[in-house]
Amino acid sequence: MLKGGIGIDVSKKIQKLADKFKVLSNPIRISILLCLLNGQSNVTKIQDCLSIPQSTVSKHLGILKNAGVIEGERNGLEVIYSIVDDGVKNMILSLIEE
Amino acid sequence: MLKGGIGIDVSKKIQKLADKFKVLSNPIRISILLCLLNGQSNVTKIQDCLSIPQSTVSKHLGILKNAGVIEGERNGLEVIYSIVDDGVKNMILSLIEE
DNA sequence: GCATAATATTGTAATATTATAATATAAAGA
DNA sequence: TCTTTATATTATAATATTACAATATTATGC
Repeated sequence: MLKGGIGIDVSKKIQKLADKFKVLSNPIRISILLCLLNGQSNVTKIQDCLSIPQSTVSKHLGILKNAGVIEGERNGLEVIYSIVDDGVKNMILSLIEE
Repeated sequence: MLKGGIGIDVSKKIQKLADKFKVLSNPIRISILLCLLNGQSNVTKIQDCLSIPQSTVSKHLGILKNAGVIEGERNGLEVIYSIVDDGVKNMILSLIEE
């Protein structure tokens, strides 16, 4: 794939870009980011916001975290998540307004 | 999904946003868009640019077209494609620079 | 009509993503 | 240590996406 005209480092960059879009290509993950737009939140609050099973929320939080979009900090029993990728934050913000 | 705190029209909007990201979440499709950033191009040129089978290129062109990102105009034997979604165009442009 | 070139569609096997129940872990207090 | 609460991981079945060969379509010139 992309063997020809496009060099190896360019195609790596393209793959990274595609991966970033893939992380955002799921409505639950977008909803989670919308929950976090106004600030940080723990998992239970995010769950209440979305009304879906806990394991599903946790799975998607993991995907977002793994992609470097959000970060979680444990505070006793709860883990508080917040958006750390400003590029993604701004993209979601500007697109949701349209 | 999203039964609770988030209303029906909001969740439709979120789904649309996710769909838009999904279209962009593939390296071949991003490469095609990069080929088209500088202007319009026919399918053969895009193929040469990417060195992948014709049917694969055509498939992805169809997905991009179906999503309203590009449009194709037939000119005799060839079909000339160009980006018509300026939002996507600008997004790709700004992200590829990073 | 026939041949050829450019593009699109179809069929299919391989792979990836998804949702969620069940289970595991981590932290705190009694 | 036992219980409870909050969160994460695992297992799995359903569904979606992917690449691409084979085939079909569309347009042009003879």
